[in-house]
Amino acid sequence: MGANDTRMRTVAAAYELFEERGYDRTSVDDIAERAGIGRSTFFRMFGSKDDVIFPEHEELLARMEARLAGAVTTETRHLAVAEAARLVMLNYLSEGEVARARYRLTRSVPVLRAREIVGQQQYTRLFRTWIHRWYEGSTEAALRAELMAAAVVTAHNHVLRGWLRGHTEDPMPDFDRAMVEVTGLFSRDSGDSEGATLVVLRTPRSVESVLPALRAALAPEP
Amino acid sequence: MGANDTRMRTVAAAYELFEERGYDRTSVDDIAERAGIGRSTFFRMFGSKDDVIFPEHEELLARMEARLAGAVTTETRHLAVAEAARLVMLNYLSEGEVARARYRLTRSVPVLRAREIVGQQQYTRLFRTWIHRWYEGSTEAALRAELMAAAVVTAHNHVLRGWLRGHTEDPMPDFDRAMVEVTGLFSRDSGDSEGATLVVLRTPRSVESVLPALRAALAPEP
DNA sequence: GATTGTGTGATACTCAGTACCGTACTACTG
DNA sequence: CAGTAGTACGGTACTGAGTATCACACAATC
Repeated sequence: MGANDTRMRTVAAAYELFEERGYDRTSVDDIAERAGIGRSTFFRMFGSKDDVIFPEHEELLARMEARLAGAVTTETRHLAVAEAARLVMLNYLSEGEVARARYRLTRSVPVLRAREIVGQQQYTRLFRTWIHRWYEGSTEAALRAELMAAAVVTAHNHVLRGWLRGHTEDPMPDFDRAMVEVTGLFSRDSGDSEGATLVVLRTPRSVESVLPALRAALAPEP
Repeated sequence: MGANDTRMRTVAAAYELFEERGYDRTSVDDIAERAGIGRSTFFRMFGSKDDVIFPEHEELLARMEARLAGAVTTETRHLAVAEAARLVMLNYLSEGEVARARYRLTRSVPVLRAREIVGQQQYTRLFRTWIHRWYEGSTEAALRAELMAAAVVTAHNHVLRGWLRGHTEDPMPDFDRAMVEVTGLFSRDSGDSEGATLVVLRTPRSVESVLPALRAALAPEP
């Protein structure tokens, strides 16, 4: 049996026991026993009891950073932010029912909730760093970067939560709308649109309410 | 000696020891010994080792809620949000050097950082609940409420951090500016201008690539 | 075939947190 | 004043997470 096999078996055992008896009523010994490994091995593999639940997202953070670093022009940056957030979203979706099981646990166990929030803080921090790097020079840049980073993660979480709770099965359209909403919040006065013919339509919506989506749609594809 | 006296003495002993040896190298027994109380009494008073550091902010949350509940008209609501956040800020300032000592600890000890973030989450949650209550009806209201709540707390934290790190001694002007920035973000296009004409600029993007976002933007608001 | 490295399990330890019990001190009541 | 109920405190013992250490099995290498 491969090392990866025992790892997966341990994680499965942990989820089973947590759902059966609850997190607090499950000891590491219980998990190790059901997984057929020693207690030492458990802590060697996961470091702590919480870590059985939470996946290593170092690799995900790296992919996000790569996406953010790839955005060079001013126009592509908002798109890059949205797509970096999309990476997180898709990562959850790929976990499927496991992500939902973890969500149920984090709702009821304070320790796990704290742990999850800390993880999300890492996403926010990553966004903040890059956005701040882009906009440095302006005085309020630090605050604006922080606000935008928080907004992106908040919007992401909002849509994600809908899916985790089972309110929707295909959250990506909602996700796109949410990203449009967010980027719209921060993307006024970026002018400089050149070359412009256009189509005129009638709509009951106000220009203002449509603008953010329009800007996002017209941003050059990467 | 009053019960409040021993409590304060215990907190002082804890801060001393944490600064002397670090959080992890200080046991509850050490704190209890220096404070001249029994270990049982410590847990009876604080519940956990973390709780010596973090003040009860139930009362603060209650005051914030009272302020938010007092805002009835649409115009005063943004002001109420800013002032509720101001309550938190002033609360930190009133702690003075204690708040800064706690900040130094939370920077270096992951457990304490997690605990602090969870506390801030409560502020965000409170804001979200009230803002959502105000704007309910629109579909995007939930998202907007969450975004605004996150923005307020983020801006608050941004300014607070500057003070905690000693970058400034009087952060309130910065705080006010930050609140203006935040409320400004969310206070455009509340008008119901209906049936606006839509202008589309010429673009290198294909119509097809733009269509989905356009449909989303023009979908009638429920 | 001896050696070195690596993953594993067992044991023992520290410390946070809980439960329980005896005791001292206080307040109320006759 | 004597007796009693309530309460805050300290002490002891226990569970369980996390760490450190050691011995052993099994592989690869020369």
